[in-house]
Amino acid sequence: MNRLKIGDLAKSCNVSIDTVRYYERKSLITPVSRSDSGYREYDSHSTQRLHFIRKAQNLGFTLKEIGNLLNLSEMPEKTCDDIRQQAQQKIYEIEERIDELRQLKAALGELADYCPGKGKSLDECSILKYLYKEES
Amino acid sequence: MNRLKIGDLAKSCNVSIDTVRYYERKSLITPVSRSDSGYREYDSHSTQRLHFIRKAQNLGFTLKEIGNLLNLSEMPEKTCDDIRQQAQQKIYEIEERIDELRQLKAALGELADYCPGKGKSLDECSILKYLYKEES
DNA sequence: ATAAAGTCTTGACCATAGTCCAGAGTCAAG
DNA sequence: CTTGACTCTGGACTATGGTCAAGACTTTAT
Repeated sequence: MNRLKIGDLAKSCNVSIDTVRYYERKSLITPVSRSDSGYREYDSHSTQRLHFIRKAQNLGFTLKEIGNLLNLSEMPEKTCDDIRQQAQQKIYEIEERIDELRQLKAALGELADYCPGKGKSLDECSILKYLYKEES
Repeated sequence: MNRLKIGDLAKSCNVSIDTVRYYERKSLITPVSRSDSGYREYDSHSTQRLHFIRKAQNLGFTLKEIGNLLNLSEMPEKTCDDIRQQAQQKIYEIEERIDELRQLKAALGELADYCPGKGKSLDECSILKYLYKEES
């Protein structure tokens, strides 16, 4: 049975107690019961769930998405494809973001290349010129 | 003299009036004066400044960084290098972020590749297994 | 003259992912 | 039995970049 109190659970996953309660507010994790005095009680399932949340976060999922994954993972009629689809969607989003960033980097790089540097006055700074310009 | 009211300024740069006032709270743009009735008054300088803010945002700078850039751009003793240095710093940050995202993508991709898919039950989902696992 | 449109200030609200605090109650050890 | 550690609730606060609303006032157009 091995009931854990919130502090034990938190420590086992290296998160703060506040974070566990925050996840509870977000419906990601619920105590299995409450003690007579109202203390939250958890079990090893909770530990797994909390690990799940942390690892999914590390993979770039938001808490909302993690909630979906957790729900999915508990619906017996769902299959691997449903989970994999979420992963693939996330991969797609990451790719899009990378593309955006690459474009930013290219634009910035071009500006920086044109900038004379070498103690030249700001009047000649191509970056400032670009930023102050109205067009484009 | 051509005084602009806040609505004119906002429209000229395609932002909302609220946004202009928000930038003012953030000390990014200040009306050149106030009318007798307290209306904010702007001029073409303000328009340039607002354009600056928008373009810099598009290049990935935060409002705080934009404030720095604007300040820099008004200090006569500064040179191109000071501005260029900011751009290069931002490029560096973007590169770091891209690297992070690439790692995420790789990790997710690997998980998704191992996932059997094809209607397999969730018990066999390598993604879920990974997420629920305690180690690593 | 009156209505519509614009502007003013103040302050609340959105998402995201937490953190921190006060004041009260509870539990375990010496 | 007391002290220290733990937990409870509720709400405030962080950063970022805004958005929206209420109620009052001003300006513009008809």
